[in-house]
Amino acid sequence: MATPEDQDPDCATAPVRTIADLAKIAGVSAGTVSRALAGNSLVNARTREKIERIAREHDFRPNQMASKLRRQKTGVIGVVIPLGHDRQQQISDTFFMTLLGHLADELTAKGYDLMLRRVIPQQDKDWLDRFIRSGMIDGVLVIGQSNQFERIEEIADGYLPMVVWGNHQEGQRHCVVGADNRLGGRLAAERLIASGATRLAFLGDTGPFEFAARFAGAQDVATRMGASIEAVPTHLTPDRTGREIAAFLADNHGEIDGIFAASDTIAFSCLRELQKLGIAVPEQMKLVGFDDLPIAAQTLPPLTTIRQDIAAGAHGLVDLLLRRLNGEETESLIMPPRLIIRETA
Amino acid sequence: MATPEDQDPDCATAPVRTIADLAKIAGVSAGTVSRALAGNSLVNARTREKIERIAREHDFRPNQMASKLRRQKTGVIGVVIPLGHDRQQQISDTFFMTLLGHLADELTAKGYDLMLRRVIPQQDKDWLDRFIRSGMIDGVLVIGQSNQFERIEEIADGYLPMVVWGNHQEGQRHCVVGADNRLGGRLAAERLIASGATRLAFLGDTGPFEFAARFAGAQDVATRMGASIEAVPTHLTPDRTGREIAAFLADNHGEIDGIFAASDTIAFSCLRELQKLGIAVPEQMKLVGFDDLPIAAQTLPPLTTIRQDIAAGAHGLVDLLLRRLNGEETESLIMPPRLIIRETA
DNA sequence: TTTTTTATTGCAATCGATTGAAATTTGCCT
DNA sequence: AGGCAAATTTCAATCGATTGCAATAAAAAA
Repeated sequence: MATPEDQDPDCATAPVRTIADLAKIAGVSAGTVSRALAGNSLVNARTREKIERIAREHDFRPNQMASKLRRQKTGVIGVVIPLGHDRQQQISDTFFMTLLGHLADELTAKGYDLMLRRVIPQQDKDWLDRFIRSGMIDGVLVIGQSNQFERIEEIADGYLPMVVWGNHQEGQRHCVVGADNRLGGRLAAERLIASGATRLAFLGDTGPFEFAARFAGAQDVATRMGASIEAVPTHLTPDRTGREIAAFLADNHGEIDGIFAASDTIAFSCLRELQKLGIAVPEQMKLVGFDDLPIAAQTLPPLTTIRQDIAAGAHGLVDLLLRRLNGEETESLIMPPRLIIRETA
Repeated sequence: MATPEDQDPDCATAPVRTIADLAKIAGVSAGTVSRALAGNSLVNARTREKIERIAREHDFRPNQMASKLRRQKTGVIGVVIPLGHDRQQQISDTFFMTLLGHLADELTAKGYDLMLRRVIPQQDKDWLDRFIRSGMIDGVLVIGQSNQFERIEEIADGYLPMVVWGNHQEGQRHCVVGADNRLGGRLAAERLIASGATRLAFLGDTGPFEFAARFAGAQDVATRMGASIEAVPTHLTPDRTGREIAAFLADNHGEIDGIFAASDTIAFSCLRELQKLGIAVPEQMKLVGFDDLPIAAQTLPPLTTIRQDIAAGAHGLVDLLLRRLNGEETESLIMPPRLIIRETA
C-alpha cells in the first residue's frame, strides 16, 4: 500500500528539481502538478494535498524563469537610476537611496521583485529601451530625470508601464511623481525673506530640472518681494561642494544674507563652511535646505528646510505603475512640499 | 536584387520580436541568428554583418528570459537585506544604502544585474532558500546578518555562491566580508581613554553581531586600561534613539565622560542631545562614532569615528562572489577599520 | 576530376512550467 | 443497468533562445 515517496520521506536519492520529477513521484502528470501548486480549482482537493505534501517534503521550488517565459510576465519591476550630469551624484545622495529603500518595501508588499540598474547615459545611449525590451521586467521606474528628459519622453509614447521620479514640465508626456519643486522654491525664498534676508543666493547646479524649478520658484518670490537672488552652481560630491561653497562665501559673504540650498546635503556642507568662517546662523546668514532628510533635525542649529515626503513618493510611484500595468492611463502626481521651520531661518 | 528588408528599412509592418522573425527576414535559420548575435565565430562574417544590420534596423532585443532558461544562468545577483531585529533599521541607515549603491556599480561593471529584496525573517522563515532556489539568480549577497546567523550558516553548507556582509565569528562556515568590528571597538575605546575619558558608555543594541563585537572590543580595552564601560541599548530609528539617549544622558551624565556610539547615525543623535543639554564636546564628554559616513565630517564639532571603507567592502563582496560562482572556495575578508580623529575625542 | 578538409548553416531537441482541448473517471438520475 | 453531465486528469503545444550534431557548400589536395 506504500506509495514510493512513503518509503523514503526525506529521500536524498532523487533531487526533485522539476515539476516533472515531482509528477513522477506523485504518480500524476506535470500539468496536474502545475495546477495543484497554483491552487487551481480544477484539481481534486485530495490530489492537491498530496502534491503539496510531496512538494514540501522534497522542498521543491518551481523554476521562475520557465514560468516567466511561458506566462510572458516576470513579476519584476525595473528601477533605473540614470547618472547623467554628475556621475557621483546619487551615490552620496541620501535622498535617492532612501527612496529606493521605500520602493523596495512597497514593491515587495505588492508581490513584485525589484531589479536595480544604474546607468550612464553618455556611455549607453540605449539605456532605457534596452532595459524595457529585455523581457526581464514588467514595468520600469526611472529615478530622476537627470539630463535625459527627451529620451524619456520618446519612450513614453510607446510604452505605458513607466513612471518617473522627477519634475513636471508643462505638457510633458511621461507620467511623473515628484514634489512641486517650484512651489518648494517659493516657500524657501519666502521663509528667507520673512526671516529678514534680502540678498539671496541659490546653491546648486541648475542643470537638472528639479533644481532649476526650485531656483525658478525662489526667483518668483524674490522678484515679487524686491529681493535679489543669484544662482551659484555647485557639484554634488561633498568634498567638491565644500570647497566651492567656501570659495563663494569667502568672496561674497558681505553681499548676501540668505542661502537657499538646492538639497539638504548641500545645506550641510554650507552650514559647516559658515561655521568655519565664523558666520553666525541664523543671525548673520539665513539658510534653508530641501528634502528634510532625517539628519536635518540633527545639525546644529537644526536645519530649516522644505520637506519632500519620500515614503509617500515611493507609494505614489508604485501605485501609478501598477495601474499602468493594468492598462490605465494615469496622470502625474505632484505632491506639495512643506516648509519645516527649525532654527536656520 | 532587393532583399525583402531593403524595401522597407524602418518597416513598421512586421514587428521583429523573436529571433525567428529576424531569421525569416534574413533568410537564414534561427540558430544562425542566435550564433551571429552572440558573436560566435562559426558564422560567416558577411552573414553576421547582415544579421546585425537587420537587427539594428528593426531594433531587435533577444528575450532574456528564454536565454536564461536555456543557458541555466541568469546574469542576476540577488541582494537581500534581512530586517531581523529592527524592521526600521536599514531604511534609515545611510550605511546600508550607500553600500547598496556601490554594489550596484560593481555588479554593473562586471556585467551582472542586481535584484534587490528586503525580507522580514519572522514572517518568512524560508526567505533565503526561497530566493536562492527561485531560479532567478546566479548568486546572492546577504547584507547584514541581522539575527539570522544560524539560518545563513545552514544554507552555506549546501550553496557556494553566497557572500555575506557582516561580522566574522570564530569558526563560522559562511563567507563574510566586513570590518573587524572588535578591532574597531578597541580603537574607539583607546581613543576615548587617550582623550582622558575613564567612565565609558556604549550606545547601541548589542543584539546584532556587528554591534556586539564593537562593544566587546571596547570592553577589552576598558578592562585592560582600568576604565569602566556599560552598554546602553538604543533603537535605530532616529526619533526613538533621540529620546532614549536623552533619557540616558539626563540620568547619567555626571557618571560618564566618554561615549562610544555603535554607528555614526547614533552618534549624530547623541551629539544633538548633548548639545541640547549644554554638555560640551569634547570638553565634558568625549564621543566616538562608527562608519565614517560622509556627513561625519560635517557635524559640529566634526565627529571622531571609526572608518569602514564602504567602497572597498562592496568591491570585496562582488569579487568573492564572482570567484565562488567560478567554483572557488574563498575565505572571508576582514578589513581593518581605521580611526579618524576629528574633534569629538 | 575525384577525394578530403574545412567552413557554414540547418535541424531538432532542450531548458521547465503553463494551459487549452481532448480524454478519462466519477457521480447522479431515471 | 444505461445515459449524461460534471469533475479530474492527461496530452501536447507553447513561450524564445541555445547548441550538439548532421548536412551541405566551398576550398584544397591529389
